[in-house]
Amino acid sequence: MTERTDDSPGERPRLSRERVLWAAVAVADAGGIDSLTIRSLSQSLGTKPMSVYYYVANKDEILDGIVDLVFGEIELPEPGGDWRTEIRRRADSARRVLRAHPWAIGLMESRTSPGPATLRHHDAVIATLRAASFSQELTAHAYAMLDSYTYGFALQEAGLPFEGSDTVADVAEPIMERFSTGEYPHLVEMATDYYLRPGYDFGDEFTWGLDLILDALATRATATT
Amino acid sequence: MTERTDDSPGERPRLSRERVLWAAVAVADAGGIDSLTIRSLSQSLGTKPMSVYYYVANKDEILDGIVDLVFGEIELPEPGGDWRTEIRRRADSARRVLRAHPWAIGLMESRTSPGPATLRHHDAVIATLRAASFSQELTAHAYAMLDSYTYGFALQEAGLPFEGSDTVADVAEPIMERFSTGEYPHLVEMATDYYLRPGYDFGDEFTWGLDLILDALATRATATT
DNA sequence: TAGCTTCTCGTACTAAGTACGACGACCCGA
DNA sequence: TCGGGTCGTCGTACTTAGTACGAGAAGCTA
Repeated sequence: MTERTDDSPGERPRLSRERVLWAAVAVADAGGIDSLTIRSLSQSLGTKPMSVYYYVANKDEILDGIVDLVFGEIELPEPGGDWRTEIRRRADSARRVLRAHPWAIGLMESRTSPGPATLRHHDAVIATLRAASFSQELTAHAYAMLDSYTYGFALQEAGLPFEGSDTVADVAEPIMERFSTGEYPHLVEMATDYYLRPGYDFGDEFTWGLDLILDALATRATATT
Repeated sequence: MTERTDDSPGERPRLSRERVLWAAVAVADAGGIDSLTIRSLSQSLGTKPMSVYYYVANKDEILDGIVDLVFGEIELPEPGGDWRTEIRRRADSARRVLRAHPWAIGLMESRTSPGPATLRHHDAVIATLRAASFSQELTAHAYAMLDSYTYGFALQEAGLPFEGSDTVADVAEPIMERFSTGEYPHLVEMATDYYLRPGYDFGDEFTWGLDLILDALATRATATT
């Protein structure tokens, strides 16, 4: 029986906190965090605005929730494995995930209460370093550093004015022209000579920096052990 | 003559784009970025909402503007000086500035068009590295890295759930109790043994990591020269 | 089947961004 | 001095967004 006068395509399997939050992620991915409104969210779910309030207390809770979902997508390192391999894997994964959900980076700043996925994540990284016999002190240093680098890199990538498919050159050329006024000479030089070269990919910088950090940490680690 | 029926204290010197933007910074500093509304802004200026629209096209322009003002507060390195000294000075300055205006970090992600202060800043850093005879390639690596680290660190600091005066311990204790459930054992261990020690200051981690990066860059630089 | 719980949503209020155009203040040349 | 601009300020009002409140449908249990 179950008469359903449903105008949205397909069925409407019943709401749940999970479904609400994942839908919110999808909306933010598609149109940016500003496009995520209670109304747009409910529409993407095929329901009405007030329905989502049965599952979340308010919009802030949604924001906290989706940040934690994103963190949950990052691969955890496995304590006990080779620490460089594990740490690099999780750093690469973090960057990939944050590039897929760039809005999450900006949210991290304002949301100060970490969710379970976030905590689990921290725990795994610490465990991996400690298992590799990093001292507590070195673990703290290393962790702060790796996270700073990773998030900061993602932040910069998110700030770049172009999307995946475009190359740097396509977008930068017209911008460069605007200030060929002679201000910023070094910036312009670097841009034309280096960043705008055919094969340049800013993303590659990530690996370079990560290697540098890992090398340096390895040195410190063996020095202490 | 100039009859003024002014109800706000003091005078009202006349608006200007500058005054509007600095007032916006002040409002955001005081109450967070969410508290910055056209209405709160105009009130802090002693005027009415629509008055600010004579100086800015819309709110987004305000956001772009204040991010650039914040960037303008960061000390520029001086090309020609000792590169380590200069780069460290600007990194320290950047962190200080971003700690004073934590809302700016989250905004960086969404605002993709850099303002003049931001561009001037980039130019100065590149100039400093190049003057120290870093190759273009190494300059690109170093810059991406230093910025990632600096912004990422600021991002993490901003995410910490306490303000300047409190110590980590004050705020962390009650949180820790919530999950003494045995999940996150390594995290809890690190927290109690290390982060919650009396003198611990997360900010000190910045120096440690920065030194590590600078050392490593110095090695790479001399290897190439 | 009565009554209770679970879930959905209609209505409506508040806050915020901002379009439009009125209006006073000042400014200039005649 | 006066008449017509231009500049700066703001009143009004419309739109979009978050969400309080409570009605009522849907399903569950005894």
